[in-house]
Amino acid sequence: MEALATLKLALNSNKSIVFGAECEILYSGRAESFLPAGERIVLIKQDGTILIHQPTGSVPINYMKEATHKIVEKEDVSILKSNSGDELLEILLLKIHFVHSKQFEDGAKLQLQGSEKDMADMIMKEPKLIDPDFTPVSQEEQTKYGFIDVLGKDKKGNLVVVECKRYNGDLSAVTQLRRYVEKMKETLGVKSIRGILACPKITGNAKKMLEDWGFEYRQVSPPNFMEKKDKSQLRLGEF
Amino acid sequence: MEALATLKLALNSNKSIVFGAECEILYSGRAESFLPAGERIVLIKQDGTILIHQPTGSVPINYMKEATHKIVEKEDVSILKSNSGDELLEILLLKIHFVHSKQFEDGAKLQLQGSEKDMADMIMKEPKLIDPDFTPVSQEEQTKYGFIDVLGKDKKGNLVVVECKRYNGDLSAVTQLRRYVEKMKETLGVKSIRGILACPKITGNAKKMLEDWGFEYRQVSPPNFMEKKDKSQLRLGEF
DNA sequence: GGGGAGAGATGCCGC
DNA sequence: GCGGCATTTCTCCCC
Repeated sequence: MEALATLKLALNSNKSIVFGAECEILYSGRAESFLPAGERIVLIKQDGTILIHQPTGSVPINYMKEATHKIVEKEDVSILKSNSGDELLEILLLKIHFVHSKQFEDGAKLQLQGSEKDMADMIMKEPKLIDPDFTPVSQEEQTKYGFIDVLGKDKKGNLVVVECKRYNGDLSAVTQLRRYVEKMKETLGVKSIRGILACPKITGNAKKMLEDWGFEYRQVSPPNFMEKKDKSQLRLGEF
Repeated sequence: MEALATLKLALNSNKSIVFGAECEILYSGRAESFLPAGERIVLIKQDGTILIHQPTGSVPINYMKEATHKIVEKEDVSILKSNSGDELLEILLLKIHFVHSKQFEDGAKLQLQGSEKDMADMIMKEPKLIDPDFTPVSQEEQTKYGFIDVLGKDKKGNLVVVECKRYNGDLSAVTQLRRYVEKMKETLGVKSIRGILACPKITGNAKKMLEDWGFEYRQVSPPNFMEKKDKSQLRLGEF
């Protein structure tokens, strides 16, 4: 079987491998799974990471990080066995449609804008987004209080805890804010600390819980320097 | 350029495509990103989903779900432009190393065991895992109280709320449990409701917060029927 | 379609 | 290593 020989050879090299195959897949590790026969794309990277993709959907149906791989042949079928720690993955190869391997060179890192951290940066520079009388004091306060996005105070001298969310504010965001405020109250022995949730939108239940606890909502969106441009005009190289 | 022609042809078919290319990538949508030149593997699936993988790591560096794609040629370079809703992705193709396309057939669904739901099922069948005097009443209670994994009562007639986590119990798990218990107390007008967090292990801070709130921890692991077997003996077809 | 929560989550950063 | 938390989270389920 030509394809199988190619695959074996590639597994003993330092190349990335991609192949198409009809296969059955078994996984045992943090959980256990079985995937009946079907045609999939398998990607094995240079660090041993293996990803199996079905022909639709964005998430791999099976995967393993930094594993070791070997082909085991029994009777008339071949099995690709992958191991990593206590986890194992077995791909029963029913038919290999193609195999391609190559050593890839890529040291580039993604430059991303619009994260929650960027929101906090923006608020530090433009405190009026939170309140006209808000003065930020510190960012990423990672002491015993937890990881507070932005900590500040208002004109009355009250401490203000700001939690940022880049998308929807939900119940979990409110309990997170509540945890920070309670912990600070307890640790500092202060009774009145304001809590503010800053996000582009918020669910109804989250808003209610926020208000029940005396916290506040501010509509703030993550910075997105191209958002006002016509995206059809976007060109590579403008970054 | 042979490879580019092959790619164009494949984009007009209903095939999955995988190709290797040196490229620069720009994304604008929910956030914005730029990835400088490097060699990557690009996967375009039959539903239009596109994934770009660097040669290491398990997560795609750029991606888009169910997008439409076209090749735009300007001067001496070609750009693969992908669109989905308000999002866009541009891949500047500096060099295409290989292209492979094929229509894949796969209707199989993953059969998975050991989820949080399986933990709840197990507790329903074996309540003594929680407490000798625990009697489960209902599962997945998704009414006004929230989505409670297992609801039951003890011999004294107290309501007991059980929250399961398949891995580590953390602060967020405790606040989730707290939210359910508080909501039930408020809705039912009952003062004493027990809250139990069931998970294989728990962080120190989570344990402390749990105890501060009068809740309890039970060490329970998700069911894993093969876990006691010697995994090296594992064979496909045993599922 | 929104809301809520799990995931074999993964990845990052800090201690 | 653990802990805490964001993620272009993604996915599923239920209302």
